[in-house]
Amino acid sequence: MTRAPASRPARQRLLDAAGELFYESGIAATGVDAVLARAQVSPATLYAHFAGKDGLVAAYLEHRFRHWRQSWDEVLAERTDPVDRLLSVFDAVVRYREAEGNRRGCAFLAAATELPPDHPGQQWLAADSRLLAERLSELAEEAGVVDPTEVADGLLAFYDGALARMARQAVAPGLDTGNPVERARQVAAEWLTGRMLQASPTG
Amino acid sequence: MTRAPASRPARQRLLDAAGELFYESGIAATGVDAVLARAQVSPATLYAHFAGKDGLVAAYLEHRFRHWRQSWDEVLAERTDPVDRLLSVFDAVVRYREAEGNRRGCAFLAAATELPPDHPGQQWLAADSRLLAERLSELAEEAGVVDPTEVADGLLAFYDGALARMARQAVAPGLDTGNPVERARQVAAEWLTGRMLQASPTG
DNA sequence: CGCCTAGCATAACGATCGTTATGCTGAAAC
DNA sequence: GTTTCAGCATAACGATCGTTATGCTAGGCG
Repeated sequence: MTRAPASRPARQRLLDAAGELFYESGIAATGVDAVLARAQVSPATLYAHFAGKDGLVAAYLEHRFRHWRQSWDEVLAERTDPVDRLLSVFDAVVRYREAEGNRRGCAFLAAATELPPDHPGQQWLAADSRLLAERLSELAEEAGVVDPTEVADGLLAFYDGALARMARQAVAPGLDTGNPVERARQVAAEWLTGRMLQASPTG
Repeated sequence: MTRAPASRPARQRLLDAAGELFYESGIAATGVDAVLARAQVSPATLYAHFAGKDGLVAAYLEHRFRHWRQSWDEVLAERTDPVDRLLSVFDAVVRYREAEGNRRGCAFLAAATELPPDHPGQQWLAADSRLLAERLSELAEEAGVVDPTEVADGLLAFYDGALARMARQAVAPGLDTGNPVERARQVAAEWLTGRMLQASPTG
């Protein structure tokens, strides 16, 4: 019956094409025709595998979320120092952006401004936000800081800031030099050590 | 000849409608028809005043940029303490968002992900980036920090982070409570004082 | 008054959007 | 060898996009 279909190539080509075009040119600005042309696939095939463009967008975001979480997992597995583990989110971004060829900013941030509130892909944006908030809080707790929530909140601010600046950087090169993520990691490290020094002497 | 036209209302209504719809629903997702319907204006009138939709988008971004810069100017005029002046960018965002009814994140950040590189509105995104970078550097220099560029860079990271988190917040309420901008101001203040304490004893 | 020009609405344009109905092709089942 | 069915391409659909051609209406000037 439901034998393993030989349709892997078509579906995979579709996802690859969507991944590149949606990320590079934006979701709304990328027409279905462009995806079909790049994947060399017919319209009927797309609608046989996905629930229209919205379904393809959701699949694109899901793939991106899983890949991103996996990158973070890998980096986290290599770190033992509590502070390094807290800052691993920045290293994971660098690794993730090296794995995929990412020139623009955060895909989830971009999708958050493009997608309507009831879009099926919104669940993956929420999943990304939840992953960041929960994992950073856990790591802050492991690190033994006095107020894990506030520390996680601060790190999240640095993280979002770095990703947002990447989106800006694509427009105006300006005075920005180097990688915003790496600079954010450095500033975050300063802030973090300052916060921990404040707390530990009293313990 | 070019007598002052009585067309103020039509053009103004157009700008108002565009401002609300572009900001609320996104630029690409907002059709010209929706703007025309809200402004109660005919298509011909739009194309008589603006160079198509792109021209209207550019005018929308220009208005937003000027209003934002004015808000910052006003806040800056009230501050005398160098640190307060450095942190005024956060207060200006709060004031700006109170003046206009802003529920979503930064309009420039959203436009940066939506607009193609050759769009006529890009100049205002670049103007915003330039204003932030230059003014923060100047204020950092006035404050007498050892490395104005790095301080401006760090504050810009906090600023972009706060705005990006507003965009996220609209999607996933998550653990976020309160205003991201106000929290970013507080964390930025901590970081800034820590940095200034590091430097001043050596002077 | 009669003309003329500016400013606007009505209506329609071609292009492109996302989507689907129809028909071909090729391998497994008997 | 014939049947059958899944997978795919060709072609076209209605809807909506941004844009423009046409016509009406009000006010300045002869």
